[in-house]
Amino acid sequence: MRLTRAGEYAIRCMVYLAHKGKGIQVSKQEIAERADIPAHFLAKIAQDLARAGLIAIKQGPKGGYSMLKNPEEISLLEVVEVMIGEIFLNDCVGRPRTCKASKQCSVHKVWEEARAQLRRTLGKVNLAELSESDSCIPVFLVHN
Amino acid sequence: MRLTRAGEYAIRCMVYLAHKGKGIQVSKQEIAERADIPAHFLAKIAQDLARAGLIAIKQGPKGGYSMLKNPEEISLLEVVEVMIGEIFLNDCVGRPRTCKASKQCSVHKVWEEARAQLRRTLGKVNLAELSESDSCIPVFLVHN
DNA sequence: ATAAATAAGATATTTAATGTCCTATATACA
DNA sequence: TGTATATAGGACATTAAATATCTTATTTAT
Repeated sequence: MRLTRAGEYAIRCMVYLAHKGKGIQVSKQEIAERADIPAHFLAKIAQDLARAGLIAIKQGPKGGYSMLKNPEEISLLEVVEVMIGEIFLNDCVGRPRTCKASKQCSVHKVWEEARAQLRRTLGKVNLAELSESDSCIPVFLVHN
Repeated sequence: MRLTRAGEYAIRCMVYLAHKGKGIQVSKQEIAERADIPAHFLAKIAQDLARAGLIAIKQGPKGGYSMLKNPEEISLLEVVEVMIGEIFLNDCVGRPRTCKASKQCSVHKVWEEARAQLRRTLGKVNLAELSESDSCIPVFLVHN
């Protein structure tokens, strides 16, 4: 597992949208500026988030992005895994074929456990909680 | 955090040595073959392990590697962190400078917690346990 | 002294992430 | 219905890191 920059950006984008609320549309530009994400890169990330059913994208003038679910219904894990795929801590667990002995391997078991634990921790947190308290996004409690 | 191939190899190498026992010297070639590690790559990895005080390296004919501590005294976490540095799950936590709001950020807190949990899990397991039961290394319970 | 075994550093090779650019498409509004 | 605006989607460039290999140097047993 490695949270890529794309992953961090996706979280920021979703936290920003969550703060606005379900169904509230926000322009790409606004998100890019306020959440400090390169605009072109955000476009990519948004496409992934849309494909995963987390946000809706509207084209044209007054276009933008909006959350499709309630922030409570989206976990941090969900956002992360949309961007980087299912979380694994090592190849051995992620691609069992590369490891001959994974079935009985004691090392393997530890990584499996660690992985499950990590996914549980990230799965317990939802976007509502994250957007209520302070977050990475610099003061976005501004009227507009 | 991403367990690199070098990390996986280091674990295999250490588990192999642990199985032999503290102070028992094994040639690089033997380890490379039995633990399925590219020999040249193993040399690099061994240098890191030696620098960290985990193994001793002996040059010359009848040279090789040996464990400097009892297997019980070395945790999986220790081996991993020698190879990939202190474990972090994301940039934000690893390099706080890149994130302005890390102090009060709610997302940051989750990653911190997840990180601590992961390190605890890996820290609880030692090489003795790992080498006693079956592991990644294909049947090395062979006399020589 | 010689041969064997590893050290250390330089240098490919590969892979992935990151970021940018260009053309296409959708849509609000005049 | 046409035009301007905003995003889509794919191609491409750049950077960075991991992985692996090769060459020369050093150590040491005999």
